[in-house]
Amino acid sequence: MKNPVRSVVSRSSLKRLPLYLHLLEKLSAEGVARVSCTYIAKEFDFDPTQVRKDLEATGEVGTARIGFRVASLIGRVKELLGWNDTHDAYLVGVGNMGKALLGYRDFEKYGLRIVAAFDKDPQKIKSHVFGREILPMSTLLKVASKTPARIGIVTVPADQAQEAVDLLVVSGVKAIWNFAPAPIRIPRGVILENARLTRSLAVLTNNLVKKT
Amino acid sequence: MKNPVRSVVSRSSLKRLPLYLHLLEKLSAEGVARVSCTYIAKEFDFDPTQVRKDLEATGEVGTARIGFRVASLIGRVKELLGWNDTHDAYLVGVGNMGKALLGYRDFEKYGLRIVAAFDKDPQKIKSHVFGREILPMSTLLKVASKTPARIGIVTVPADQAQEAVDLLVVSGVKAIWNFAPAPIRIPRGVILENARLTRSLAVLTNNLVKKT
DNA sequence: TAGATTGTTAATCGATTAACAATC
DNA sequence: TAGATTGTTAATCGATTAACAATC
Repeated sequence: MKNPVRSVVSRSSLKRLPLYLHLLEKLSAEGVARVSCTYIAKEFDFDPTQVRKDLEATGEVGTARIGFRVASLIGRVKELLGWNDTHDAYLVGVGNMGKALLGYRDFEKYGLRIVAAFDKDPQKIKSHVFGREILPMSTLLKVASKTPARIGIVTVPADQAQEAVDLLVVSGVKAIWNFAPAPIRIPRGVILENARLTRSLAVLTNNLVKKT
Repeated sequence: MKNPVRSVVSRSSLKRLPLYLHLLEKLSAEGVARVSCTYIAKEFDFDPTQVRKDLEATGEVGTARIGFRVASLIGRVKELLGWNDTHDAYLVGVGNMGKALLGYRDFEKYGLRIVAAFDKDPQKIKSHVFGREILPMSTLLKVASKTPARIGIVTVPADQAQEAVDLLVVSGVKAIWNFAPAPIRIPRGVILENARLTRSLAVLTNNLVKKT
């Protein structure tokens, strides 16, 4: 039982970690000090070994028969996810999804801070959404030179996505969080992560018709 | 090159299909009649064999040297996804995400029709969001007896998610589309599909801090 | 001590990628 | 015909699950 200090985390593990974190924080709020992989696994109906592997990636070491220290585990998970740091982000496209993200207060917990929101539509510009002013796209580079950000959130329609991404890349963002169902090209070195609702909807509706 | 009429589609394939569909519809609008896997693969930077396997699942048969008929492929993909049918849905929780989904006009293309929206908050009840009246949670079962729906969309806070799911299950929905970062229990036979933003955010922020 | 849980290795499973004959 | 593309089988890769000794 030595500390492996693993730097390799699988993508699948990363996706499960926020779920664990949420549970751990609930437990912490309830005053629970220790938790076992078995318990976590039962909560989510996962395989206990899988949970153990996922937690192993955090570098936290458990104690046989007892489990892991909740407080310390929370810190490790957050560290691994990068949620202890604050990541400044621009949001491009203040449609329905853009508005929802602007209003999502929990992002703060995940280290995500939207520092500016942009739109092409003159109707939306200068309006305020959740206390934030919507700026014209044409000012993005100027804003970026004053208030740099590392993440670009893309919530424009599919046919404008590449254009928005290109502008964000020029502005110097290091990662794109894309919500548009379009193929996106990015230069080497920039991170692209897609968050499309249609993916899980596809699985759901397929399952639904398959059963009928 | 015979038609296999495969009923097995992998989860991973299903998630990619909406992306292909979007491209196919763009091509169709541009008047393109035929498309090859090679072309689709290049667009998305996927492996051509992977695209071929994905398309094979639709049952559509291509022609060597030429490719697939766009129009016919669109139909097959939609059929496989279940997007030719209309799936009625209830939405529970009219917060930011709930509002965004209510306003998302593209769902119609995916066969998803939100027939009623519910919330616990008396302040929100009777208000209108995108022309739709917000109903009190307590009326859900009554509404369900008049206007049944097969999908329940859960956009409430994590600590209310299970409660919302239970109510939806009692109302008779066959599938839950869950946006809350909480462990959800459902009875056998009900489909659960999670659509949590934190999953892809976790991958993104981890990549970001790993690079620094 | 007894037994639950950890850490870790090995086996299994599923998805991706490589290879290639068939074909238009 | 020549060569691009399909359909399909085999090899590889990665993630999940099983098995089990170490340990508290």
